[in-house]
Amino acid sequence: MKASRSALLPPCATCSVRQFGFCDALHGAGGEEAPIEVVGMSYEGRRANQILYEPGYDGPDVFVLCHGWAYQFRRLADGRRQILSLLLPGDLFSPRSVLADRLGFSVQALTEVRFTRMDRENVRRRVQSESRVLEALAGECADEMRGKDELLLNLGRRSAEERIAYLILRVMERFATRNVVREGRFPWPLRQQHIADFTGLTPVHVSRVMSEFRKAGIIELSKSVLTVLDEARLQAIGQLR
Amino acid sequence: MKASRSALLPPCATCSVRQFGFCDALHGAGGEEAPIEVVGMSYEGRRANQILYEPGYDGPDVFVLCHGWAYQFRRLADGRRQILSLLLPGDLFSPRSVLADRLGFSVQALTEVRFTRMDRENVRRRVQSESRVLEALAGECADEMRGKDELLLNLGRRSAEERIAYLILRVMERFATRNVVREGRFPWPLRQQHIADFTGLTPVHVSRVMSEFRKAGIIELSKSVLTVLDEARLQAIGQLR
DNA sequence: CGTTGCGTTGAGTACCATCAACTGGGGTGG
DNA sequence: CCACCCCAGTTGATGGTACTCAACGCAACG
Repeated sequence: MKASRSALLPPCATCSVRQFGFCDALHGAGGEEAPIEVVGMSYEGRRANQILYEPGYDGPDVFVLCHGWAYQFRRLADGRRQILSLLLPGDLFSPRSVLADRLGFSVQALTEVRFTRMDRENVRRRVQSESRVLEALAGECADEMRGKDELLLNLGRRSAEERIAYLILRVMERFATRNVVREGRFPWPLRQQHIADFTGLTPVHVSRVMSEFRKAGIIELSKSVLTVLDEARLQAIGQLR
Repeated sequence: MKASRSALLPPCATCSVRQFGFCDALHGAGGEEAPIEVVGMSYEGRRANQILYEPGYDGPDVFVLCHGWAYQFRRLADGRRQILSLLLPGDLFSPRSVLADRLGFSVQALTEVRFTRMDRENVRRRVQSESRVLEALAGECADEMRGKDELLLNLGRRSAEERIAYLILRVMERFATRNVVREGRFPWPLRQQHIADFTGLTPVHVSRVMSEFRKAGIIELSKSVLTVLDEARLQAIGQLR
């Protein structure tokens, strides 16, 4: 059960998310053969709830999540916590990590995870030398920013029900692009504490709203699998009101 | 009083913010003389409250605010509005505009403003050819992201008083880096509606909190000039509690 | 079989929203 | 010059959403 901490090479050759986002650009570039092998990577695993990155970290590397879920978060001195973004396989911890030495937030594993380290300087060189890699990084940046803009709107101007509906829809959407969502069913590893930290609510209130949704026949949740029974209704709640 | 709409060349030569951020990189680059003149710029003005950019816009240009204040915002279908970021002279409407064709938000003038358009393709070429420009753009991206992360924490996990104190401190800080803040006094063009849209509150509640601050001798506000009388207290409120 | 973590439920409360009336300054027109 | 309006802000009354505190159920696990 204990995840490996030894420095292995990542199994990019057989990776199921390699065709997405930034990884795709790094691998697919025309010039050299297997260009990503050059950059001194390592591959590690961590168990659920472990901290993967802290603001104090100033190592020379950037990270890509390969397997599992994680999230960016910030904490106030008194412990209140806000999740800034969910990370799924194929995501950089942040595209910012390529550009800047330090991130301003922490990253924590939601499930058991595996991730790859790459040398930042190597990646930066490729960003400058290959326009395709620059494009990909730019796209990642734009996506992260757009996601945070939406989350700002969510937190600032929406009710509890709207926020939670939004989160459910967002997660479902991200799964739909990478995995397959069958009949509204998809994995749901989020505890109510996570939902609370994402939506700016308390776990108790999250419980009440989720119960409402369940009683209204909108969702069903069992063993970390969520079923959206009435997507139209959820969208009506999540996009406006 | 009516701002000019004709296409003039920007007065970068005499601009007071030219030495900051992205403008600095564009101008100061080693190679060519006056490199920024190449890129087919124009210079325009708008009056307060005018919309400067809408999500539907898909022109071939990027914008830099040269004078005055503006803000990024998003709106829900029912009119609720969230300000995402304040823009001060020298800021790109968003660094994202260099990377992506469209922004996901609107930009509105807070005061009377003047701004410069530049051709996106030209700017992108310079980003790829001059590492200094790439660095500058990366820095702008990182700053915008960090600002939004903080705002997320603010909206999700802080009380009304904390949010407003945070806003005041942020504005003061940004002024301190560009202008001079004398004895805690600096320009304050924000209406309470703007403060509300920034903090996710209602104007009525903003009024109450600001009144509290005033009665407690923390701030003073007169004729669009804010005086922070007790910065220590404001920081104690704005950073934790 | 006790423990631990997570979720649920109830009761009471605080914070902030809503609605509404009112104030005061600045601009405009008569 | 004054009457008027409009906008921004203030203040009071009331109510609802979401928080806090607390008890309890339940499943997983050692």
